[in-house]
Amino acid sequence: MSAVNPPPLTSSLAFRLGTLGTVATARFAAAIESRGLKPKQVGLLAALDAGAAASQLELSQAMGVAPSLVVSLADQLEALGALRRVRDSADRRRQALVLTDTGRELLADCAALAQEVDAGLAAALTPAEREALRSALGILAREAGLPADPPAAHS
Amino acid sequence: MSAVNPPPLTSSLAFRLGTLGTVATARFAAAIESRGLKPKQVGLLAALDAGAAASQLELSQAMGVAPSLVVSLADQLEALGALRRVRDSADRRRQALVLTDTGRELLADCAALAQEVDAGLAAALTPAEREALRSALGILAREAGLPADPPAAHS
DNA sequence: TATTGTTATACTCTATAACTATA
DNA sequence: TATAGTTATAGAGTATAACAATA
Repeated sequence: MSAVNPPPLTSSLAFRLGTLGTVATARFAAAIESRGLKPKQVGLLAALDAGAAASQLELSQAMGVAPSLVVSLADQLEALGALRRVRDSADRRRQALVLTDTGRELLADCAALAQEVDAGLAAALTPAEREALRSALGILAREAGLPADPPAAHS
Repeated sequence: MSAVNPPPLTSSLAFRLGTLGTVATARFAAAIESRGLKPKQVGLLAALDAGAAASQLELSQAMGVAPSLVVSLADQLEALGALRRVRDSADRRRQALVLTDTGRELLADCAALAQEVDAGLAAALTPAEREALRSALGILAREAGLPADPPAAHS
């Protein structure tokens, strides 16, 4: 064999994460559909729960989406009773988004459904492989500035 | 601490793969932009190279997208000179998509760019962690029926 | 004048459905 | 009549840009 047979694109991290991300999101979307939720909405709830941001603008930055998208996501979640908008009395331009009890329940519900999706995705992995995967993805997420695990024990 | 503080949604495999997939795809898209390519087009080239399918219809199934999307992706790639359409002489309804030399060069180019993206993504991982991650993702991809690594050595 | 949130608009992506040609 | 590919159309999702309220 001569030169470096370059590693195939399909086994690159970027490609694998991209394709598996699509699959994972599709399965998660199917799982939460019965709750009337979509992945982006759950992402907003999770970011709120993680204390990632208070105002809508900060939230849009934390999620890496346009501010206008946060508005419509918040509209939908407010209609579901999952969160409330609270005006900042100090700076009345700002709206804080706060989870309601319903929102926390929905989020816990989605977390349980995610566990089921996880089980299906990782069925072929040994416990050790599963843990190594979880750990590595956690590091990547932190490095990429994505909503990390909630600070510590909350509640 | 009382009951099972349920594992947070943000650390689930489904959520992590989804968000990291978005990040990875965005970075990869930025990297290949100068070649006039988008991730889905590269995905088609990779599927072809992996010998995943011959006809356009089979390809659409292998990629999990609508047949009409394969048509437009193939149109664009044909315009770039990356592939040719060849009529099946036995069944003249079928079109085989075959990579050109240009297509193979583009693909190799993208693979190299993906390596750079990978380096950025995995910068915080030790070599052992990196390998464990690659291995686990490979298993997940195979399990999910995604375009796996090319069969063996091809050239 | 600058900033937060909102609304209006437009663009990209992708799927569904109708159509053509071969079988 | 059924199937491979194509075209036409429509929908979802998201961003950009204009606007309103507050600072």
